[in-house]
Amino acid sequence: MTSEDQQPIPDESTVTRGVVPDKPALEGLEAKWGKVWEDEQLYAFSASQVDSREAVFSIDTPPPTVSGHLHPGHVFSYTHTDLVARYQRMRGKKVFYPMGWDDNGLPTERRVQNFYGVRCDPTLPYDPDFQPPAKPDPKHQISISRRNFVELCVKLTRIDEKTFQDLWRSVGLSVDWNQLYSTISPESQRIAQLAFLRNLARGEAYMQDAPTLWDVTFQTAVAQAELEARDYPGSYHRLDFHRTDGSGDVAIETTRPELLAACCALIAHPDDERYQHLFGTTVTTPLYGVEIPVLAHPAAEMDKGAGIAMCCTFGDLTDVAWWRELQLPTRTIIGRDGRLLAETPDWIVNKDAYAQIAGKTVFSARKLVVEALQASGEMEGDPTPTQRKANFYEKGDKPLEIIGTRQWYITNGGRDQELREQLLERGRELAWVPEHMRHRYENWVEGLNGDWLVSRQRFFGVPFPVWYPLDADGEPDYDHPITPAEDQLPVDPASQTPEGYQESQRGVGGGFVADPDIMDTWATSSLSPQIVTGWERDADLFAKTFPMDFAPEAHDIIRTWVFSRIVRAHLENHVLPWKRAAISGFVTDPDRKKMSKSKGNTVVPTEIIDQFGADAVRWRAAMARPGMDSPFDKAQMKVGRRLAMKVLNASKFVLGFGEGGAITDVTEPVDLAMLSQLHEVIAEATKAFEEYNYTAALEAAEQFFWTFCDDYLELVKERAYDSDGSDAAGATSARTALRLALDVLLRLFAPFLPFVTEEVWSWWQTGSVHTTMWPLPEELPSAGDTELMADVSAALIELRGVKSTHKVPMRTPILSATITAEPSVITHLKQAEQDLGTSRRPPGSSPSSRPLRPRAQRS
RNA sequence: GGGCGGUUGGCGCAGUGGUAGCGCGCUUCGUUCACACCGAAGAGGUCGCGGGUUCGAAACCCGCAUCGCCCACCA
Repeated sequence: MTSEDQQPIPDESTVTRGVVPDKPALEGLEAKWGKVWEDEQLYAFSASQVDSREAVFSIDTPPPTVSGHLHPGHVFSYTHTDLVARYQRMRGKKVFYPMGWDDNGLPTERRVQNFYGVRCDPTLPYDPDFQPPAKPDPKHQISISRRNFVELCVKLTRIDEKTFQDLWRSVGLSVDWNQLYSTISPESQRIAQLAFLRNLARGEAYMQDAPTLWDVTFQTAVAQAELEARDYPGSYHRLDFHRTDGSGDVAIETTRPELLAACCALIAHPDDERYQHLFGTTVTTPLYGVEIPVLAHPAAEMDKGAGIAMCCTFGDLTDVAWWRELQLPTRTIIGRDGRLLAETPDWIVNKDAYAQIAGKTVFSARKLVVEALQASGEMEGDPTPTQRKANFYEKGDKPLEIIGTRQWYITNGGRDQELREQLLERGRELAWVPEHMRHRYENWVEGLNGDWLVSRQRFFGVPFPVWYPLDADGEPDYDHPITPAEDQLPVDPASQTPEGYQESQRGVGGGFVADPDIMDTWATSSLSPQIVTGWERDADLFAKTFPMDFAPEAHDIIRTWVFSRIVRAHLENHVLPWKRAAISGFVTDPDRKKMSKSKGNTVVPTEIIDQFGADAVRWRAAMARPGMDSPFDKAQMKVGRRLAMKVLNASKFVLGFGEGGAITDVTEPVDLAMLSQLHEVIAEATKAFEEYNYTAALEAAEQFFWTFCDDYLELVKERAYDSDGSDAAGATSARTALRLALDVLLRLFAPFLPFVTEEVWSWWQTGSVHTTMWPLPEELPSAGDTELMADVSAALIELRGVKSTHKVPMRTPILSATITAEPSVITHLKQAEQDLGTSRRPPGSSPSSRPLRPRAQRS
């Protein structure tokens, strides 16, 4: 399970500098340079070494859920962030780049349950000697105490976190590992509780007993942001309600006949002529004989079902709205475990009818109710199958129920138009990469239907720092919660006693009781900007890093992470948490289907890194533009690997010609032309990076690099060798130009290929390429004629074409060649005539006399 | 149903008014002297469809089709 000791880390002494190896290789570069960077603390951030906020580039990295599996999409997305981090670092910014693990919450609990074959039963006592079974039996989970359960959560997340960190290191993320945080750490808990208490004091956090979306498997409330609408097969059932005055029946259609016992009204649209005569009258429900009113409400749709609906507490969110607005009675029949209440509710008239379904699951109750209706003749015809959408908890596999429960909420604009407007304005204020992703944010904010439900009825997470006083009867007074002082945080109200009470008063009339719930994971991870920047902990760090510069994420969490962090920062700090959000696309399988474990089409990131090297994988990631989905294709990794290899080999070749001179020694027109081209490439790549278009920056550098290798290097190598010593000035010009170009190219590639560029840098430079300055166009001459290089390249391709058509080796010398071209081209070629002439000529040449047209360079 | 994005050679993509590009794949050839985890050359496209604007449209405008994603949709 763990990946400890997977890769042998070379001894420090194996890292030699200033030596060009005979046979450069990519293998081992990740481990070698990863260790050097760690030992030298290359990416460490220190606020004390920073003068001002402007000198810093701070990044709010999404904390991955460590209970999950990392797939290539994560690798791509986190690499995109690293590209920006490395670029900003080379631009001279002090990069604040922490990493975090989201290790609290339901996903972790679920993983622990499955991994160890256990389940939490808070009523059990702690067993200090408990050992999880060696072979977990998923069918028979062992019940353990809450403390034992939390201990296992901590144990397993430690293991998972090591695996994650190893992967991020091997992919070369330049994070400052000293800043590592986790959402379950005491400090994160303190921040989460502190922010909650501040919300509470300002009235932004409140408790409410209200219908909530409820997952019956995990037995917890869930928030709107965690919903997922899925196709769910259902059937329409046409049921007859009986008019109380005995004048006949009213038929309604429902897909949830098992909720009939929870029915509290029939509702039709006020303008619906068919039902005008019924409004204000009553009917009795089939089977149960409960008398209910027929009411009018505009949310009823005339063309849906029978046009008149039964309102139950609660079948869906429309029921909730009707219940609230028409002030209907609460007739809950589904319990927290998803079963119908065992005891017959008091509003039921025909108790025997209910007894048949008492304690049953929703699924079997439905079957029984339908059978009973058919037997009583109160159902018309057979059920009609239909495909409908039902809301699921995104990590659950049963449809959500709606159950009245007491929960904590944080305002998010879902019930307050003014706050909603402010949050929409924050979205407009934020810079989005790519721009069009802001629409998703707006869609989401505009579609909110309630405040943010943050409490979860689970065990592993941040507890609410709240107790409630008990009255003489032992009933909690929820309106007067007891809170700890801020300097006491973090607190665990289940084991700590509130000020002014004795532990012996816990649960006793006149005493106190702890809030039993924990916060949703997002309620903590929404505070990641505050957690990492030292809010209410380190004023200096906070001043120099907050609000942050950059927040990368995937487009599926705009509604959760992006939004929730904007909410928290807006409420707490009255600013955006960061200036810019960058959204990465997904990595799909080759058929453009989302990768998923169940489809068996996932790729394990460590495998592709082992196979192709981290630089190759990063190259592939960089080729996916921000926000664009990208199909996974191993063949593409080979291209990145080839580039990394080429960097090694071409660098070795260039350095093999020996030292050049000063920049003023570059005198040959071809050399000046090449450098001027590179001058333009720097400008282009820099402009692209400034726009966060790392793909365009890479393409510019890469296109130049291949032409540089194929054409320029081939062209000048004879002159650079100067094997007969006849042209010292020309050789110096070439060697100087070659080294200048290599110096710039390594820096242009450094954000993308951190390992191979660092390796080559170490052959002939001091320090790390990653802490040198990003190249500036002014470093290179711009006076050269950039068209000259293009024309010479075209001539070279033409000459190679002759050899290729004559099927002779490329090394075959050309004895003579006549080139026909436009005068301007000829002028250019004459300036490179000597270099072209040293290209070898084919025997008995029949040289090309085709008109030469400059052609597009290869990229 | 609302929103957003895509549609360019077999595949993946670039190209925001002026003679269709790149990579992979494919074909052919080459390779002891930087690179076989290689090099060179080549074949391959009426730019989804229909209108419009323009001297000129892959690009701009309108409509349609289609794929994908986000949101809404539980009677």
